Amino acid sequence: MKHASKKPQDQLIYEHIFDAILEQRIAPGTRLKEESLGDIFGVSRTIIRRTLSRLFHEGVAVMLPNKGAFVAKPDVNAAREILDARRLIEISVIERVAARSAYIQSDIQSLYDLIDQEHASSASADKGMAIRLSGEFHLALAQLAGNEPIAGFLRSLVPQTSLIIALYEASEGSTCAIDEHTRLLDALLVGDKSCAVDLMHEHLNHIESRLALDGEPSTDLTNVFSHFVKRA
Amino acid sequence: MKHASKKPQDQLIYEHIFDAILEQRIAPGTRLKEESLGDIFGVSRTIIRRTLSRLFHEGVAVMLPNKGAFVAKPDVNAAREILDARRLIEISVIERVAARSAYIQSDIQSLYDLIDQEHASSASADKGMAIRLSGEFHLALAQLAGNEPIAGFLRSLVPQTSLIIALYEASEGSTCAIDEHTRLLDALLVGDKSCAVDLMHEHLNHIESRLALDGEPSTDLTNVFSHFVKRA
DNA sequence: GAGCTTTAGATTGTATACAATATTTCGCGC
DNA sequence: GCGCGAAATATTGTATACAATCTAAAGCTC
Repeated sequence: MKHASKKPQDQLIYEHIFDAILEQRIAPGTRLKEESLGDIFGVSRTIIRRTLSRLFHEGVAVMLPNKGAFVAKPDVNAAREILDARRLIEISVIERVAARSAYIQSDIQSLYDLIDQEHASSASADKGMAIRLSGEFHLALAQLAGNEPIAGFLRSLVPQTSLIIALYEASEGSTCAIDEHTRLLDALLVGDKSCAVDLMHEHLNHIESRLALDGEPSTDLTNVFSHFVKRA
Repeated sequence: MKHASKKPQDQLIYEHIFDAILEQRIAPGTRLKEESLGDIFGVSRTIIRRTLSRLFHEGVAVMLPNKGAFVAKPDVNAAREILDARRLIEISVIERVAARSAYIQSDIQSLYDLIDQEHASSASADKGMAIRLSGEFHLALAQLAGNEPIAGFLRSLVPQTSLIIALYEASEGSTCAIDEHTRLLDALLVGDKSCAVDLMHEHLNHIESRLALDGEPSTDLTNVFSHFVKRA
């Protein structure tokens, strides 16, 4: 009974690295050397390579040819775009869930469990777990919207948000106000669409307002003057 | 001067396969054997494997463990979700482009060139090229919206739409009414947001109306009764 | 000692060999 | 001839060897 299952070998490795990034135990920009990771997890570079490729396609890592893989380090502009994308996706998610509310009461109910776990991790000051659970709440909501491509897209946006918070967090507030999640669910349960949408808007604005996205002078002039330059 | 550039070797292979799928020269469900492809392109399975992995992450291919890779074959439900996702993304794209219209007049202008090419390929009855160019038009629009994650998402949605059309096309209309593209640009150029949004809605509805998405009895009962079952 | 060149080491890129699994083919009994 | 089972083949999964490239250190010139 040494190895319970054989297949999820690289799935496991993926999750380990992914979680380390999501929980901010590994800083943005960190280099991910293939052989080191291979030694750590006891597999060949082949497996690590596939894992890094996956992280790259999800936008969590960047790969520079002949240079290697690094944990992504989105600049201010990219950060804004990611948060903007989340607004678009998550507002739509909320609208869809609210519309289907009557048919998925029990599904919505079960999300309160996630919130309970959030409270628990918050109480135990396990910040990594708190970040993870907050993300899972948003993801679970997206599942209920019943559109897999959109849920998949958000699945890449959430960990990228985690990187952004790690990079630009200014005020050390609670990672993701848990009571906002609660109120969101309350509104969803009674199918109050406009209220739920407002709450989600507010919620995402809170996340962004806690960031220092205006500090950096942004060394890239192209971004600064993006409104005036013609595209290449 | 035998090989002008060395790097884009696998990028080239990727594009060849991708294009074959996009232009519907390779049917959904087709098996993609690693060694065969390696022989065709004169590279080892290593490269092919990376390419297939990329196609998989973009939703254009599926990979079954120990079974191999296949061109994706979305069922009716998946097809609806993909088209739904496109509606959400592209309406938002149009709104953003319309809002920035005054600052990107020349960018919008340059899209008329793409439409000209569409007319050309339509005249020469090159259906593959017509499909490609139609997709590129939508993608170019997304670029102008100035949100890279969203543009990237659409980059995976467009070829998936191509698969859907290949699978469910009923009435053999023009692939993507070119004049609708023209009217869209006209509205965008003068910054008429609501008109542009309406046109995009209409445009996407036309695409879906040309499909036979109700024919199949859908062997999967879970999908049929998805409103009433509790999630696992 | 600063700056450049060169050389040694480290790291990624690709191909290939071998193992594990799946698929097909063949043979047998009925 | 048909169904079932077993060998043979084909295909994917993983590790490793070697080549190409980058990085860092040593040595040389001034």
